Amino acid sequence: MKLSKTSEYALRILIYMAKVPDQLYTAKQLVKELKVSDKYLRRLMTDLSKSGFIRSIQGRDGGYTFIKSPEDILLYDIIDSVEGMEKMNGCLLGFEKCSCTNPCAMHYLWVDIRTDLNKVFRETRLSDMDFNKILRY
Amino acid sequence: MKLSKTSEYALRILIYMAKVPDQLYTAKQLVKELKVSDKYLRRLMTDLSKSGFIRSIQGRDGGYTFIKSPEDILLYDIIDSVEGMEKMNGCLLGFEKCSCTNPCAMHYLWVDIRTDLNKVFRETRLSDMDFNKILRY
DNA sequence: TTATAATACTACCTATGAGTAGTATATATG
DNA sequence: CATATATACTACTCATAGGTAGTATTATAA
Repeated sequence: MKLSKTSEYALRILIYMAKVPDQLYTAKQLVKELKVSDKYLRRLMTDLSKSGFIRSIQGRDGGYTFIKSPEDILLYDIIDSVEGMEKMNGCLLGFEKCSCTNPCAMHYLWVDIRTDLNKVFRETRLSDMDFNKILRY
Repeated sequence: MKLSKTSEYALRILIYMAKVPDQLYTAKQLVKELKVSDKYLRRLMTDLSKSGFIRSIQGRDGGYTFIKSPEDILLYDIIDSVEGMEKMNGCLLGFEKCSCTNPCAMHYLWVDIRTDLNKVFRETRLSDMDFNKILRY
């Protein structure tokens, strides 16, 4: 009942970058600041590029920068692209056929929480972060 | 961002048993009703016995029955014994040192949700379930 | 055009959650 | 006491998330 490490990393990285969005960030710098293992971060950055949040610039003086404005990126989008948001929206007890018309014993309790959870992620933009708070490990 | 399958199974099983709490349930019967794989369910039942929710009766005419009243079992206790509840209560971004005095950029948003989440699990007893709802796969 | 400094890719390794197989142990009942 | 029918235990297998190593590719700038 927590985000995958990869989602944590993705959020850390993009929130960190969103503080000064127009800058170009090298993998080296992000690794140093955010303490994510080098190779794993690089692979994740490639994924985030393919997902359209950032773009990578190869070659000397390369790095990563936003291709989409942080104002247009929801936390939901990030988590969804990394680990899939459907996981979160299934039945708490794992019943395939659970729904409002055929609810499990936990259904309504769980739907309430789940709705709030989704709401937070769907309504929070990368630009809404409180950048005065800690952004590094 | 979901419960482990093992937690799902534990909840399914105990909620199912709580509908008629004084009965003795065999692994065979639970496997059939709840569609959890035989050997895995048996191992889980042993764990739940060791955790003090149920007790096992070996030998012919054996099975499992509650040793603790469903009224005294919180969903929190079950999940905690199976996968550990601390996991849920860490920083969303995975920062070790994140706290209210040294919050990350997501801290307060996350604390609110997390509190509600904990509340549901801490305040719901096994006896509070709506047993008219679906309890089997 | 060559050296340098960046990202991309392929193929592994490792730990863990989930599931399975086989055997040992317990006990009620004929 | 023997047998049938339960659970308990040990040790595997399998899939996947996370992490690592080495090499290839790209592009700037001297």
